[in-house]
Amino acid sequence: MLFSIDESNPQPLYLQLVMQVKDQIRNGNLVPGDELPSVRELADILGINLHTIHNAYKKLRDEGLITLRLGQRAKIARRRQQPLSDSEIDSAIGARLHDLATDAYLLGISGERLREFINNYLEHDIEGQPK
Amino acid sequence: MLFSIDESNPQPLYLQLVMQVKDQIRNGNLVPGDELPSVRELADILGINLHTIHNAYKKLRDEGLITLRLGQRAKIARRRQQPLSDSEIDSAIGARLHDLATDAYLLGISGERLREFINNYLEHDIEGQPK
DNA sequence: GTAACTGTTATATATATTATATAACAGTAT
DNA sequence: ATACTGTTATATAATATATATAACAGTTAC
Repeated sequence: MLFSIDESNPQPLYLQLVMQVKDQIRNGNLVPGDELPSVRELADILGINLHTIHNAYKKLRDEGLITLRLGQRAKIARRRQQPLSDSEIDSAIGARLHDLATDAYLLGISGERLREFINNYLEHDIEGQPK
Repeated sequence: MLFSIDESNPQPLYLQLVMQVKDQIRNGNLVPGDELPSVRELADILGINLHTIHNAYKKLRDEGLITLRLGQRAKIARRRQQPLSDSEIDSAIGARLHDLATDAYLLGISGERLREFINNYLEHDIEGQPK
């Protein structure tokens, strides 16, 4: 079961697909060169519109994760791995991390508890991932 | 300058305000009992509509961060501090943390680098916050 | 070369969200 | 009473999301 959509999820359908492709790249289920289903094929499987699939594919292309060529299926792109500076990492995920920490604090989670939770989470969430 | 809006920010105006109130609660600039500007007053100051302010206040109320009473200004609510279980923390922020880690990985950030970045970030972002 | 498959573009329609505008209602404080 | 509160109601507009149908353009395989 490669892809699925959850109508009860308030997130837009195309973003659900984007995240599922990202997850499969991250866990190694999809590697560079692998082909994604055609937009029509996946639309039929999921019972949603072709353009919704296309919208997801365009977003993945804009993020550099897949390549799109007329007449060919979408393909997983080569992984980028130019090392990022601290400030580049900060501008990429700093705001999201800040918001996450703020919401956690307002839920009554102490800074130390949050750090423990995240460290434990990343240990299990990331350790097994491919390089 | 308590509040501001950034038209170039793609985030909805009312969510920008929500996050600014949250930040000010977190950094101690707003404490329980403090009053927020009236919806009309803040709308005038920021040059946006009264309903956009009200929309932000309603969201803050729904998250339990402020109290709203007819005829009175919005007030910062008492902080909740019933301790959360690990699974409650996970259902509150697990998905966001997972997505953040996935996006970081796809940017070429190794798991270990991400853990270092987050630990360093939280140390400076949280350490000075009130209890 | 033609047939069947690709992504892509164009139009149109529908719904929900965000933001604005104007007005009125209802509770509070002086 | 007056002037301030939050709140509700209506209306309009722009944008994002999703659908539907059709056509266009490039690739692959026979």
